[in-house]
Amino acid sequence: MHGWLPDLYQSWNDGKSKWLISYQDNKRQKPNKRQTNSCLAQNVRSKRYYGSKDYIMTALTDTINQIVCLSPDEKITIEKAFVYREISKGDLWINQGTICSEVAYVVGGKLRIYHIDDQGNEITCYFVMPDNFISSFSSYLSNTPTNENIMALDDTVLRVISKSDLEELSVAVPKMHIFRRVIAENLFITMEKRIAMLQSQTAHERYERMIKENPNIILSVPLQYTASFLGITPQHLSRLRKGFLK
Amino acid sequence: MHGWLPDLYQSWNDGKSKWLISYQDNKRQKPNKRQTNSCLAQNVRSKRYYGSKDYIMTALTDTINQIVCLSPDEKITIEKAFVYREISKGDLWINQGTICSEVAYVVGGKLRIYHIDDQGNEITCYFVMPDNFISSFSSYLSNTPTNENIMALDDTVLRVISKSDLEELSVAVPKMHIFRRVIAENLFITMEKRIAMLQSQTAHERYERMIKENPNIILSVPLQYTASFLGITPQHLSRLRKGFLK
DNA sequence: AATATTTCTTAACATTTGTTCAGAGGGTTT
DNA sequence: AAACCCTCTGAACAAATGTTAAGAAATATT
Repeated sequence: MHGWLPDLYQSWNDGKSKWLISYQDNKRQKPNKRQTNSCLAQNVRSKRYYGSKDYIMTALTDTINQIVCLSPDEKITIEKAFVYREISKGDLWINQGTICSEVAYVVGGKLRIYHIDDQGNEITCYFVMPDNFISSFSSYLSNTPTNENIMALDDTVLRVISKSDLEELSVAVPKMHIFRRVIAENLFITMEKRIAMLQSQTAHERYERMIKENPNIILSVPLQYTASFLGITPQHLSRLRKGFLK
Repeated sequence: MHGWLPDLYQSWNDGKSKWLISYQDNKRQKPNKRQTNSCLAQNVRSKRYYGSKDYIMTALTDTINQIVCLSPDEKITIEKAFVYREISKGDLWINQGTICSEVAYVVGGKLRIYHIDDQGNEITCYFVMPDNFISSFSSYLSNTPTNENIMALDDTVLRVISKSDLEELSVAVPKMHIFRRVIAENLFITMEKRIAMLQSQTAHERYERMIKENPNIILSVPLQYTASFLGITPQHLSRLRKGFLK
């Protein structure tokens, strides 16, 4: 069971941080049959949490430090450049139609990038979990209005930096150029994987692939969002989850 | 009819270049019913052509010049750095399993990027038309073996540069950094569009979208390759093309 | 706790898409 | 011309997926 804990829980439970649980928590302890998987996720989802300040102010540079080694001074400079921001569950960080000129590091929480298609359906493009960077990148890169919305699926803590501040920071800490390149490369590879996944034959295969590669997402995100991410209807995903097809 | 001419034809028929047609050409002049669309494509496809040297040696810098203004000296430096290479129709430029350390500009011709899936099917990832850049980018960026093959769909003329030479060139002509960034951004936006397309509901919609956005590709590429690009079987694409579903 | 709201499940049926197989059309080779 | 090969088309059937609608379960609100 514990191998299935979502990223979120792991990153907030590592001793450097703490959970402050504000309302209903360990209530539904008897797992119904059909909830063997999702009750945990839903418990996690309904928690309110705030990390210790200590953790929040080092998570970003800890992550960067894994790719390019930073001096203590550089760490301070970087941490100063990124601004702390909270997004409440259900709120939007980015609205479609606006130009996205910021990038953020997800300290804790969880976000969903989606757009509205021709028929008015919300189509989920990505889920972004803690310790990753988020933006509406094509808007950010090309300075054009985005067609994406970015919504917090949980109460979320970000460290945000504007495009111009990032340029300044990259002058002050040239290593940031390397780091930015690596981020872009990883993003690129993620997108390639996503395309291959969408092209792979059946919805069932896509679902199983996602279970294998992103169990944390499947477990902690409402089914309806995962469904559009996989390009199918919620009903069909429910069918697959039940194991109707084998 | 002429509005439907593929890019390829247009770019090679602009007065700066010429076609040298080596074998069967204007034979099949009576278009059969089912070939209203594809006979033109097949004519184009079966041609052998070699552009004038003049065109080949300026196309690359003409394209770059549209994004960052180049001095005559810079143009010469750039043209020298890229190597001329021909790929015969059906031959591979990049093989899966190798590390791709080159980028190329497509002067003329047409290429197809594909990989082999678990069941052994060839899955088309992209088509690359003249005046665009091509590489197995994730391999190029991360120095890991690619799982992609890149095949010439026509006799193709490339201008190729290695990773290290591109770095040198970018030192000699710093404007290349800007150009490279723009290329990466465009690639990124292309991928985003592709993901949105694959997520959009029915194969029929995807097909119509492709007709609207890439008529040149639909018209000039064998059906079987387009089918896997759209994520469907050739039989089904044939059905859609016939207009069976409306 | 009680109620309202949202999300998820289930099932029957409709539609889309895949499979299989046969054959047509065109190009190539002899 | 004949034989061959390859790609595309067509049709019948099977499997996957969407649609609709109802009810169950979970969550939010009071």
